[in-house]
Amino acid sequence: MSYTNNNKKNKIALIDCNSFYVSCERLFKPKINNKPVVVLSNNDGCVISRSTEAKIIGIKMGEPYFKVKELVKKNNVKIFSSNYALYGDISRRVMKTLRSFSDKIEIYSIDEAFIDLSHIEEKEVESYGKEIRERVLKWTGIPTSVGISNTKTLSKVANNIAKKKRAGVIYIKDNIDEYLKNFHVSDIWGVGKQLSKLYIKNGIDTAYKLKNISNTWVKKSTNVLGAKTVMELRGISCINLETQETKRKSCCVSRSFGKKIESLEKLQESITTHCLNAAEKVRNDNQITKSVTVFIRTSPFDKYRKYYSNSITIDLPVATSNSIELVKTAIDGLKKIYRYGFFYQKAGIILSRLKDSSDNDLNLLAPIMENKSQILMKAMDFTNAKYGRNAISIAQAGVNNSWKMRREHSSKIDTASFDSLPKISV
DNA sequence: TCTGGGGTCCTAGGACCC
DNA sequence: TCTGGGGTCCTAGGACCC
Repeated sequence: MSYTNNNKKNKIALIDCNSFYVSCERLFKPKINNKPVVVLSNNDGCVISRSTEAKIIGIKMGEPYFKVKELVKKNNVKIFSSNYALYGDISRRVMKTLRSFSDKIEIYSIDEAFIDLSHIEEKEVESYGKEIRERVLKWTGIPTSVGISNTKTLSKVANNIAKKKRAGVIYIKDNIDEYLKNFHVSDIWGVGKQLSKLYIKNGIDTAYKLKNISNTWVKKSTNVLGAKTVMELRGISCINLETQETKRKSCCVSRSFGKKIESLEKLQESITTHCLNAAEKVRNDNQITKSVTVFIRTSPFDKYRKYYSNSITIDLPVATSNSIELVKTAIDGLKKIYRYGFFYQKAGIILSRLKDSSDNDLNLLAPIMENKSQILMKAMDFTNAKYGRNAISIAQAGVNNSWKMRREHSSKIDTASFDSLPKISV
């Protein structure tokens, strides 16, 4: 079998925001523009975004905060707790700007999007990439890097190189192999820890070597995704641009606790809170769920205490998005998996097998029941949207929750609230 | 003392059926 | 006492992503 490369003309750009969360915080504090800055995960647990200066100091991605505290102090690194409401808002503005270039866009994550540039003249491609960067910076204040090539995987490679070289835009076309020879196999999109191990064990340590591996070997040693990656490195497009926005298939809300908890009562409070939030998200998308999973666990890092982790999934007789029903189901589940005598570190809920509320099962009772509860849920969502999340809750969620997460470095910026917008003096 | 959260897809293997 | 073969569907868990 021979492959004909009919994608030669495909051009895909990957636009990726530089140190996105850090860049968002900088929008409101220009003073920290050339200073080392990091943003921490929920609970101030790990480092999840670093400015270039922070990277140079040696702060690694994903590292627990307490391990880098010394480094932070010594180098006067500015620390922020994460503020997802803010990042989500800025992200929407970035994506809107990108849409002004093309409708053929796939929003891949909060800070990344693929755009189809196949219609752009060969000689114009690079300057077009520069224009994208400039417009996003001008309209939103967020710096980006742009990688362009024939396939999504190759544009990921190009983007990675653009970031490393701080080149702004990298367009990989004829000189692909030269780039791939210097590209480590573990940096390829779709090659994680396990695949890296396998490839390196077999002497494949660069993207160039992976590109030239035999089809039979990849198919035998990995799975279809592994094979697709190899094809994409060869410039043959296998992973399509998903321009259609699809609704989520599952919805998970979970948190680590600010401090470990032991009692069923406190676990019930947290599960109730998470369940209410998940149900609200699902209703927001006009979806209903058929399945509720509850999970709890102790800390996997605690060397001195026994580890316990468990989950339970309960199928509902009729799909629903009714908070009260879902909370009841979740609490029933929690009681089944709770064990006394453990110090719990995290709890969460997953609503799965989601579907559109319009295509509910043919259940004769459901329409009437749903109608009543829909009115109640709508009133609840409306009030919470107006007066803040959890303005209306249910008693089980508790008040003054001692298990709430830590956020000691919050910038407290909310772009929806006018007062916190930056003041400009002319 | 302190180690995030939210997704998707794939596969092996069990259950079940004829 | 002997005890096939092939198909589908479902699920838990793993791997990967940001």
